[in-house]
Amino acid sequence: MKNTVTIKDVAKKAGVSISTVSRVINDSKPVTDEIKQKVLQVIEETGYVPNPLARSLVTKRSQLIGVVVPEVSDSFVSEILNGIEEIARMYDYDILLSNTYSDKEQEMKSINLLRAKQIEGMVMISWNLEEDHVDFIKKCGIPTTYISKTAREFDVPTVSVNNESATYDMTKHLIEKGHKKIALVMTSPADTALEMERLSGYKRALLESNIEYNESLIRYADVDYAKGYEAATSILEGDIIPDAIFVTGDEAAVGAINAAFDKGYNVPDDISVAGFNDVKIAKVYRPKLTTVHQPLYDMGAVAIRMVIKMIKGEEVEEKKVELPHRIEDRDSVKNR
Amino acid sequence: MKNTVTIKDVAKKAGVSISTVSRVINDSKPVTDEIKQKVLQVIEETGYVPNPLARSLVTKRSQLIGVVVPEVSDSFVSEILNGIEEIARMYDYDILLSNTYSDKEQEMKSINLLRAKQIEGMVMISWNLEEDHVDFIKKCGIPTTYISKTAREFDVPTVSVNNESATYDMTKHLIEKGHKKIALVMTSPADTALEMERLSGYKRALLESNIEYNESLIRYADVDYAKGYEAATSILEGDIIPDAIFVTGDEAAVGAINAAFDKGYNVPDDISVAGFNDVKIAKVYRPKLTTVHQPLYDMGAVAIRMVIKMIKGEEVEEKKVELPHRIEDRDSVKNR
DNA sequence: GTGAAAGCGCTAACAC
DNA sequence: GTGTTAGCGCTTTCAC
Repeated sequence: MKNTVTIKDVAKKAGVSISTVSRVINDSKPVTDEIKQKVLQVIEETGYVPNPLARSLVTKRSQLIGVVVPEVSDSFVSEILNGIEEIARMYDYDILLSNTYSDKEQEMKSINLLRAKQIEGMVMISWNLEEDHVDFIKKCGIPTTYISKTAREFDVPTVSVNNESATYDMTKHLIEKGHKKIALVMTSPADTALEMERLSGYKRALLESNIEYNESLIRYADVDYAKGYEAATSILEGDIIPDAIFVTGDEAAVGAINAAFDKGYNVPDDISVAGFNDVKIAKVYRPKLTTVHQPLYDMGAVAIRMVIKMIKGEEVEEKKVELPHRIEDRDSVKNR
Repeated sequence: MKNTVTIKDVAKKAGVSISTVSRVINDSKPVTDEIKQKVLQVIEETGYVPNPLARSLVTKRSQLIGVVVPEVSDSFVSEILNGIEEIARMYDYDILLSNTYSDKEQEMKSINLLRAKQIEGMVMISWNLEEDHVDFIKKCGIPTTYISKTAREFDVPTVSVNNESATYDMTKHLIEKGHKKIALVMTSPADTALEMERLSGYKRALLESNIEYNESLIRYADVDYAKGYEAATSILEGDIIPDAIFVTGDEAAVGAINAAFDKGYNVPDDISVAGFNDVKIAKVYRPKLTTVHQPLYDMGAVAIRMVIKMIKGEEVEEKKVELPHRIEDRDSVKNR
């Protein structure tokens, strides 16, 4: 460590006590203006920067927030991360990042590691949050906001869009565009609250338009490209060929588009495909993906704000924050 | 902070001095096995975790490494980040992340902020590294490895692929596939060492096959999709319509593919398009992108290893590390 | 309004 | 092999 100039050096050089210097840099107690200026000047001259380690040790505040993610290179994650990082920095917090590769044991390890590092709060992004995680985090007493497909099941602060109505909206959109046989590919396991919400939105839209619900048009896959490809292939090998496939994830939706192509169907001419999330690839892929836009950056921003609020001991009135979504109508869905 | 159990508590409960506890947890000096077991047991019981803040304060080692990036949500960056994160964790280092959005002032700020946080080392990822950055970082005395398109110009540790030969290889590959009019879209400014290297590789391949170099087939763009689209459009509006466009970035290459489509050319039937980097979209886009594969994860891993080496005071023998690249032959380039 | 002194949790001489 | 002690750089009573 290069930065060898300490509060002592400043005090000595300014001819005051270290307490006075401390008061100046923290603005914690009144200091005579003259002395204040002198100290400030010495700080300027020496390039003194307070050592946050020492400060944290006594104040018990590390100014560190842990962020646990499945994988930074997932664009859903990294776009949220942008929001987290920027707002955290605004509030003088730094981010300690931990990849888990969606491995539960690694998630537990990450939490523990971050806790050891004295983080004051945490944002937990996980595809499959389980009760164990939540219990453990609660026991640790770390103020945490969750962004997880399954977090809504637990009594913890979360931020998300309203999945029921988002799915409803897109299904409705598809119906309005003249689709009648709409396949639904979910990107998480069947038994989670999230998928129940989404399924419910889907069914509600169908019901409203008197379209019969057909279970053979439903698949449970995963978020990635390959799983979307698989699921769509399986649907296209079934008895009923849909006129639209709604995949609740963009990368998986791109997989579905490719699966359709490979089965000899043109998207959107033969079959429409819709996605969910509106990550970067949705805007770039051809055909450009019609999808449910989620405000990813804002979700990160809101999540970190909630954490900071909790750290400060303020009560967060609304624990389940729902941000607005919208249908982003692009080229992968066609009027029929 | 919940974790109220300190080394003192452990010492008292185990009936030993705090130094003994310290010795046990750090394995720094021999301790009688019996006592050691006792201490370990108490640690287990109490769930004691050493406070790294306090430790860092005395050892002067923060176990923190700063990573400055243009933007986490860029897939080139985030794939490198995966490597950095995983290896850092292996060596018990944590990552302090800072987004700069490629803004020079913000880059300086980030460096300063990280320095204040007592980082021991740094990985600097920047599209346009300038002398100012390098000088400043050197002056701070923070061991740093650079991953930057322009870092090779400076006398600092860098990790990259051999851009001259990578560009040569791809150009050669294109020629072997029967292409004669190969446009080149660069993804950084003309005056950087990187682009000179790439251009040289391109020219070398051309020369070897007695193909005349034609400046009107060269463009300088930027890494993003839109800039690739623009550059390709401009080429296709020129006098000479190429049979291949080689774009030194995948996202920009995808932009070029779309530009070709929009101009009525089919890729790869009418025009081939090749990329550079092999990020996720290259594997997923249709046509799948023929591109130069860079070992992104490994680049991150090597970079962080170099930093850790420097922190430990070991001399890094090779300052300019070059990792192997390869041509990933997919579907956007066709035999002619 | 200012300084002296205690102490945050820990490591590392230094004695024994 | 073990305990005592002096700090690391800072904030925060507590006197003055």
